[in-house]
Amino acid sequence: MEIEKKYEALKLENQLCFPLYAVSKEVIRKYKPYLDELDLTYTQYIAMMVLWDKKELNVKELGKALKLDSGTLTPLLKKLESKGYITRNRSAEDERSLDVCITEKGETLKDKAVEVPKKMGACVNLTHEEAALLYKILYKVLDSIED
Amino acid sequence: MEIEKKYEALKLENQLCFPLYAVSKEVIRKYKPYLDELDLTYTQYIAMMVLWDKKELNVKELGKALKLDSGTLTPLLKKLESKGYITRNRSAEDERSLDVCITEKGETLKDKAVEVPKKMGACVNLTHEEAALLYKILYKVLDSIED
DNA sequence: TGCAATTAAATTGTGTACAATTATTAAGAC
DNA sequence: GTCTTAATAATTGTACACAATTTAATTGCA
Repeated sequence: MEIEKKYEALKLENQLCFPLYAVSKEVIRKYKPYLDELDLTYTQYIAMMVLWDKKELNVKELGKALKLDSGTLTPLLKKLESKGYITRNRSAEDERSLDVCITEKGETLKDKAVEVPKKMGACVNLTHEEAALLYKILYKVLDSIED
Repeated sequence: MEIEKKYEALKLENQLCFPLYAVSKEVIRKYKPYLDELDLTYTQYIAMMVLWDKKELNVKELGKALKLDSGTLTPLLKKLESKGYITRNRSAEDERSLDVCITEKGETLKDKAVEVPKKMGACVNLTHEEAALLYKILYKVLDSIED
Protein backbone atom coordinates (compact mmCIF):
# COMPACT_ATOMS: atom_id res chain seq x y z
CA MET A 1 0.00 0.00 0.00
CA GLU A 2 1.24 3.50 -0.76
CA ILE A 3 2.63 5.17 2.30
CA GLU A 4 0.28 8.15 2.00
CA LYS A 5 -2.79 5.93 2.04
CA LYS A 6 -1.81 3.56 4.81
CA TYR A 7 -2.74 5.90 7.66
CA GLU A 8 -5.71 7.68 6.05
CA ALA A 9 -8.17 5.69 8.19
CA LEU A 10 -6.49 7.09 11.32
CA LYS A 11 -7.21 10.73 10.54
CA LEU A 12 -9.73 12.47 12.77
CA GLU A 13 -11.71 13.76 9.78
CA ASN A 14 -12.21 10.23 8.49
CA GLN A 15 -13.84 9.01 11.69
CA LEU A 16 -17.53 8.67 12.37
CA CYS A 17 -16.95 8.36 16.11
CA PHE A 18 -15.46 11.82 16.49
CA PRO A 19 -18.36 13.92 15.14
CA LEU A 20 -20.67 11.70 17.18
CA TYR A 21 -18.68 12.42 20.32
CA ALA A 22 -18.26 16.12 19.53
CA VAL A 23 -21.90 16.74 18.55
CA SER A 24 -23.13 14.95 21.64
CA LYS A 25 -20.99 17.17 23.86
CA GLU A 26 -21.84 20.39 22.02
CA VAL A 27 -25.57 19.68 22.10
CA ILE A 28 -25.40 18.98 25.82
CA ARG A 29 -23.49 22.23 26.29
CA LYS A 30 -26.25 24.07 24.39
CA TYR A 31 -28.78 22.76 26.90
CA LYS A 32 -26.92 24.21 29.85
CA PRO A 33 -28.46 27.71 30.06
CA TYR A 34 -31.99 26.28 29.80
CA LEU A 35 -31.33 23.52 32.30
CA ASP A 36 -29.69 25.93 34.74
CA GLU A 37 -33.13 27.55 35.08
CA LEU A 38 -34.49 24.19 36.25
CA ASP A 39 -31.48 23.53 38.53
CA LEU A 40 -30.73 20.36 36.53
CA THR A 41 -27.68 19.01 34.75
CA TYR A 42 -28.19 17.23 31.43
CA THR A 43 -27.99 13.76 32.96
CA GLN A 44 -30.37 14.78 35.73
CA TYR A 45 -32.71 16.15 33.03
CA ILE A 46 -32.93 12.89 31.08
CA ALA A 47 -33.45 11.02 34.35
CA MET A 48 -36.31 13.40 35.16
CA MET A 49 -37.72 12.83 31.65
CA VAL A 50 -38.15 9.15 32.43
CA LEU A 51 -39.70 10.00 35.79
CA TRP A 52 -42.09 12.58 34.36
CA ASP A 53 -43.30 9.83 32.05
CA LYS A 54 -43.28 6.83 34.39
CA LYS A 55 -43.81 8.48 37.81
CA GLU A 56 -42.12 5.54 39.52
CA LEU A 57 -39.56 2.86 38.66
CA ASN A 58 -36.50 1.23 40.18
CA VAL A 59 -32.82 1.98 39.58
CA LYS A 60 -32.34 -1.04 37.36
CA GLU A 61 -35.18 0.01 35.05
CA LEU A 62 -33.96 3.60 34.99
CA GLY A 63 -30.46 2.40 34.19
CA LYS A 64 -31.77 0.34 31.30
CA ALA A 65 -33.72 3.29 29.90
CA LEU A 66 -30.78 5.71 30.17
CA LYS A 67 -28.00 3.17 29.56
CA LEU A 68 -26.33 4.18 32.81
CA ASP A 69 -25.16 2.01 35.69
CA SER A 70 -25.55 2.39 39.44
CA GLY A 71 -22.11 3.97 39.70
CA THR A 72 -23.50 6.96 37.81
CA LEU A 73 -27.10 6.80 39.00
CA THR A 74 -26.63 6.40 42.75
CA PRO A 75 -24.98 9.81 43.33
CA LEU A 76 -27.18 11.45 40.69
CA LEU A 77 -30.38 10.21 42.31
CA LYS A 78 -29.15 11.30 45.73
CA LYS A 79 -28.74 14.79 44.29
CA LEU A 80 -32.23 14.78 42.77
CA GLU A 81 -33.55 13.62 46.14
CA SER A 82 -31.73 16.42 47.98
CA LYS A 83 -33.29 18.91 45.54
CA GLY A 84 -36.68 17.47 46.48
CA TYR A 85 -37.60 16.27 42.99
CA ILE A 86 -37.70 12.54 43.80
CA THR A 87 -37.88 10.07 46.67
CA ARG A 88 -35.74 6.93 47.04
CA ASN A 89 -37.09 3.95 48.93
CA ARG A 90 -36.26 0.27 49.15
CA SER A 91 -38.89 -1.91 47.50
CA ALA A 92 -41.18 -3.74 49.93
CA GLU A 93 -41.24 -6.93 47.82
CA ASP A 94 -37.50 -7.00 47.15
CA GLU A 95 -35.19 -5.18 49.52
CA ARG A 96 -32.36 -5.23 46.96
CA SER A 97 -34.34 -3.00 44.65
CA LEU A 98 -34.59 0.78 45.11
CA ASP A 99 -37.80 2.50 44.02
CA VAL A 100 -37.47 5.99 42.65
CA CYS A 101 -40.61 8.12 42.69
CA ILE A 102 -41.30 11.63 41.48
CA THR A 103 -42.50 14.20 44.06
CA GLU A 104 -45.04 17.00 43.81
CA LYS A 105 -42.14 19.43 43.38
CA GLY A 106 -40.70 17.22 40.64
CA GLU A 107 -44.05 17.19 38.86
CA THR A 108 -44.25 20.98 39.06
CA LEU A 109 -40.91 21.24 37.29
CA LYS A 110 -42.45 19.53 34.27
CA ASP A 111 -44.36 22.66 33.30
CA LYS A 112 -41.18 24.69 33.08
CA ALA A 113 -39.38 21.81 31.36
CA VAL A 114 -41.79 21.62 28.41
CA GLU A 115 -40.26 24.84 27.14
CA VAL A 116 -36.77 23.31 26.91
CA PRO A 117 -37.31 21.10 23.81
CA LYS A 118 -38.89 24.05 21.99
CA LYS A 119 -35.94 26.30 22.73
CA MET A 120 -33.46 23.58 21.77
CA GLY A 121 -35.23 22.79 18.50
CA ALA A 122 -34.28 26.25 17.26
CA CYS A 123 -30.60 25.55 18.02
CA VAL A 124 -30.16 22.38 15.97
CA ASN A 125 -30.12 23.67 12.44
CA LEU A 126 -31.57 20.63 10.63
CA THR A 127 -34.54 20.13 8.33
CA HIS A 128 -37.32 17.80 9.44
CA GLU A 129 -36.06 15.18 6.99
CA GLU A 130 -32.49 15.38 8.24
CA ALA A 131 -33.58 15.19 11.88
CA ALA A 132 -35.81 12.19 11.13
CA LEU A 133 -33.00 10.49 9.24
CA LEU A 134 -30.49 11.19 12.00
CA TYR A 135 -32.93 9.80 14.56
CA LYS A 136 -33.48 6.64 12.50
CA ILE A 137 -29.79 5.99 11.90
CA LEU A 138 -28.84 6.62 15.54
CA TYR A 139 -31.43 4.13 16.78
CA LYS A 140 -30.26 1.61 14.21
CA VAL A 141 -26.76 1.86 15.66
CA LEU A 142 -28.08 1.79 19.21
CA ASP A 143 -30.16 -1.32 18.56
CA SER A 144 -27.34 -3.10 16.75
CA ILE A 145 -24.88 -2.36 19.53
CA GLU A 146 -27.19 -3.91 22.13
CA ASP A 147 -24.87 -6.16 24.10
CA MET B 1 -53.96 21.61 24.00
CA GLU B 2 -55.07 18.12 24.96
CA ILE B 3 -53.49 16.99 28.18
CA GLU B 4 -52.03 13.86 26.57
CA LYS B 5 -50.21 15.87 23.93
CA LYS B 6 -48.86 18.67 26.10
CA TYR B 7 -45.90 16.68 27.44
CA GLU B 8 -45.14 14.52 24.39
CA ALA B 9 -42.09 16.61 23.55
CA LEU B 10 -40.62 15.76 26.97
CA LYS B 11 -40.53 12.02 26.42
CA LEU B 12 -37.11 10.44 26.07
CA GLU B 13 -38.09 8.62 22.87
CA ASN B 14 -39.00 11.92 21.22
CA GLN B 15 -35.56 13.45 21.77
CA LEU B 16 -32.74 13.65 19.27
CA CYS B 17 -30.23 14.50 21.99
CA PHE B 18 -30.65 11.22 23.84
CA PRO B 19 -29.73 8.78 21.05
CA LEU B 20 -26.83 11.10 20.21
CA TYR B 21 -25.60 10.94 23.77
CA ALA B 22 -26.25 7.21 24.12
CA VAL B 23 -24.69 6.22 20.78
CA SER B 24 -21.63 8.32 21.48
CA LYS B 25 -21.11 6.57 24.81
CA GLU B 26 -21.81 3.08 23.45
CA VAL B 27 -19.46 3.54 20.51
CA ILE B 28 -16.71 4.75 22.85
CA ARG B 29 -17.34 1.72 25.05
CA LYS B 30 -16.96 -0.53 21.99
CA TYR B 31 -13.51 0.95 21.41
CA LYS B 32 -12.32 0.04 24.88
CA PRO B 33 -10.97 -3.50 24.28
CA TYR B 34 -9.04 -2.36 21.21
CA LEU B 35 -7.70 0.78 22.88
CA ASP B 36 -6.68 -1.17 25.99
CA GLU B 37 -4.16 -2.95 23.76
CA LEU B 38 -2.64 0.45 22.98
CA ASP B 39 -2.81 1.61 26.62
CA LEU B 40 -5.01 4.52 25.53
CA THR B 41 -8.40 5.82 26.61
CA TYR B 42 -10.75 7.10 23.90
CA THR B 43 -9.91 10.75 24.54
CA GLN B 44 -6.21 9.95 24.53
CA TYR B 45 -6.74 8.07 21.26
CA ILE B 46 -8.32 11.01 19.43
CA ALA B 47 -5.56 13.27 20.78
CA MET B 48 -2.99 10.82 19.39
CA MET B 49 -4.87 10.82 16.06
CA VAL B 50 -4.23 14.53 15.70
CA LEU B 51 -0.59 14.04 16.70
CA TRP B 52 -0.03 11.13 14.31
CA ASP B 53 -1.24 13.46 11.58
CA LYS B 54 0.38 16.75 12.63
CA LYS B 55 3.48 15.54 14.56
CA GLU B 56 3.52 18.78 16.53
CA LEU B 57 1.09 21.49 17.60
CA ASN B 58 0.24 23.52 20.68
CA VAL B 59 -2.48 22.96 23.27
CA LYS B 60 -4.69 25.68 21.84
CA GLU B 61 -4.63 24.13 18.37
CA LEU B 62 -5.22 20.66 19.76
CA GLY B 63 -8.12 21.97 21.82
CA LYS B 64 -9.66 23.53 18.75
CA ALA B 65 -9.33 20.29 16.78
CA LEU B 66 -10.83 18.15 19.55
CA LYS B 67 -13.21 20.76 20.99
CA LEU B 68 -11.67 20.31 24.42
CA ASP B 69 -10.31 22.94 26.80
CA SER B 70 -7.12 23.04 28.85
CA GLY B 71 -8.97 21.74 31.90
CA THR B 72 -9.39 18.45 30.07
CA LEU B 73 -6.24 18.52 28.00
CA THR B 74 -3.66 19.44 30.63
CA PRO B 75 -4.05 16.26 32.73
CA LEU B 76 -4.61 14.12 29.62
CA LEU B 77 -1.40 15.34 27.97
CA LYS B 78 0.54 14.83 31.19
CA LYS B 79 -0.62 11.20 31.10
CA LEU B 80 0.41 10.77 27.46
CA GLU B 81 3.75 12.28 28.36
CA SER B 82 4.19 9.88 31.29
CA LYS B 83 3.45 6.98 28.92
CA GLY B 84 6.23 8.31 26.69
CA TYR B 85 4.03 8.97 23.65
CA ILE B 86 4.50 12.74 23.56
CA THR B 87 6.68 15.56 24.86
CA ARG B 88 5.43 18.87 26.31
CA ASN B 89 7.58 21.99 26.02
CA ARG B 90 7.01 25.70 26.28
CA SER B 91 7.26 27.42 22.93
CA ALA B 92 10.47 29.41 22.39
CA GLU B 93 8.69 32.27 20.58
CA ASP B 94 5.80 32.49 23.04
CA GLU B 95 6.30 31.21 26.56
CA ARG B 96 2.53 31.13 27.15
CA SER B 97 2.10 28.46 24.51
CA LEU B 98 2.86 24.77 25.15
CA ASP B 99 4.14 22.69 22.24
CA VAL B 100 3.07 19.08 22.12
CA CYS B 101 5.21 16.78 20.02
CA ILE B 102 4.92 13.08 19.22
CA THR B 103 7.84 10.82 20.24
CA GLU B 104 9.40 7.83 18.51
CA LYS B 105 7.41 5.58 20.81
CA GLY B 106 4.24 7.48 19.93
CA GLU B 107 4.97 7.05 16.23
CA THR B 108 5.49 3.32 16.71
CA LEU B 109 2.02 3.06 18.24
CA LYS B 110 0.56 4.23 14.96
CA ASP B 111 1.20 0.88 13.28
CA LYS B 112 -0.84 -0.94 15.90
CA ALA B 113 -3.49 1.79 15.84
CA VAL B 114 -4.26 1.42 12.12
CA GLU B 115 -6.01 -1.83 12.96
CA VAL B 116 -8.47 -0.12 15.30
CA PRO B 117 -10.68 1.61 12.68
CA LYS B 118 -10.91 -1.66 10.73
CA LYS B 119 -12.04 -3.59 13.79
CA MET B 120 -14.52 -0.87 14.74
CA GLY B 121 -16.00 -0.66 11.24
CA ALA B 122 -17.33 -4.16 11.68
CA CYS B 123 -19.09 -3.13 14.91
CA VAL B 124 -21.17 -0.25 13.56
CA ASN B 125 -23.85 -2.00 11.60
CA LEU B 126 -24.52 0.66 8.94
CA THR B 127 -24.49 0.65 5.14
CA HIS B 128 -22.05 2.93 3.34
CA GLU B 129 -24.91 5.25 2.45
CA GLU B 130 -26.15 5.46 6.02
CA ALA B 131 -22.65 6.07 7.37
CA ALA B 132 -22.04 8.80 4.78
CA LEU B 133 -25.37 10.41 5.57
CA LEU B 134 -24.75 10.26 9.31
CA TYR B 135 -21.33 11.84 8.81
CA LYS B 136 -22.79 14.63 6.69
CA ILE B 137 -25.61 15.44 9.09
CA LEU B 138 -23.34 15.37 12.15
CA TYR B 139 -20.92 17.84 10.58
CA LYS B 140 -23.81 20.05 9.56
CA VAL B 141 -24.87 20.21 13.22
CA LEU B 142 -21.30 20.70 14.37
CA ASP B 143 -20.70 23.56 11.92
CA SER B 144 -24.01 25.24 12.75
CA ILE B 145 -23.32 25.03 16.48
CA GLU B 146 -19.95 26.75 16.07
CA ASP B 147 -20.00 29.46 18.72
C1' DT C 1 -33.95 -26.96 54.75
C1' DG C 2 -29.24 -25.30 53.68
C1' DC C 3 -26.29 -23.16 50.76
C1' DA C 4 -24.28 -21.92 46.33
C1' DA C 5 -25.32 -18.89 42.65
C1' DT C 6 -27.49 -14.81 41.22
C1' DT C 7 -29.16 -10.20 41.45
C1' DA C 8 -29.41 -5.11 42.78
C1' DA C 9 -27.26 -1.08 44.62
C1' DA C 10 -23.59 1.01 46.55
C1' DT C 11 -18.75 1.88 46.76
C1' DT C 12 -14.07 2.64 45.01
C1' DG C 13 -10.85 4.26 41.78
C1' DT C 14 -9.57 6.34 37.38
C1' DG C 15 -10.42 9.46 33.75
C1' DT C 16 -12.76 12.75 31.54
C1' DA C 17 -15.66 17.39 30.73
C1' DC C 18 -16.25 22.04 31.58
C1' DA C 19 -17.09 26.56 34.03
C1' DA C 20 -14.59 29.78 36.55
C1' DT C 21 -10.46 31.52 38.35
C1' DT C 22 -5.47 32.29 38.50
C1' DA C 23 -0.71 32.98 36.92
C1' DT C 24 2.28 34.13 33.43
C1' DT C 25 3.51 36.14 29.24
C1' DA C 26 2.81 39.01 25.21
C1' DA C 27 0.82 42.89 22.57
C1' DG C 28 -0.83 47.45 21.95
C1' DA C 29 -2.01 52.21 23.22
C1' DC C 30 -0.30 56.37 24.68
C1' DG D 1 8.94 52.66 28.03
C1' DT D 2 4.96 51.98 31.15
C1' DC D 3 0.57 50.22 31.74
C1' DT D 4 -3.65 48.25 30.43
C1' DT D 5 -5.58 44.53 27.93
C1' DA D 6 -5.52 40.16 25.90
C1' DA D 7 -4.03 35.49 25.32
C1' DT D 8 -2.47 30.81 26.96
C1' DA D 9 -2.18 27.06 30.24
C1' DA D 10 -2.84 25.47 34.59
C1' DT D 11 -5.69 24.99 38.57
C1' DT D 12 -9.95 24.32 41.23
C1' DG D 13 -14.38 22.50 41.94
C1' DT D 14 -18.45 19.94 40.47
C1' DA D 15 -20.53 16.24 37.99
C1' DC D 16 -20.56 12.57 35.33
C1' DA D 17 -19.08 7.62 33.21
C1' DC D 18 -17.78 3.15 33.89
C1' DA D 19 -15.00 -1.01 35.31
C1' DA D 20 -14.37 -3.68 39.26
C1' DT D 21 -15.44 -4.87 43.80
C1' DT D 22 -18.38 -5.18 47.86
C1' DT D 23 -22.60 -5.76 50.49
C1' DA D 24 -26.99 -7.43 51.13
C1' DA D 25 -31.04 -9.86 49.64
C1' DT D 26 -33.23 -13.44 46.92
C1' DT D 27 -33.50 -17.75 44.13
C1' DG D 28 -32.91 -22.21 43.00
C1' DC D 29 -31.61 -26.66 43.63
C1' DA D 30 -29.43 -30.73 45.90
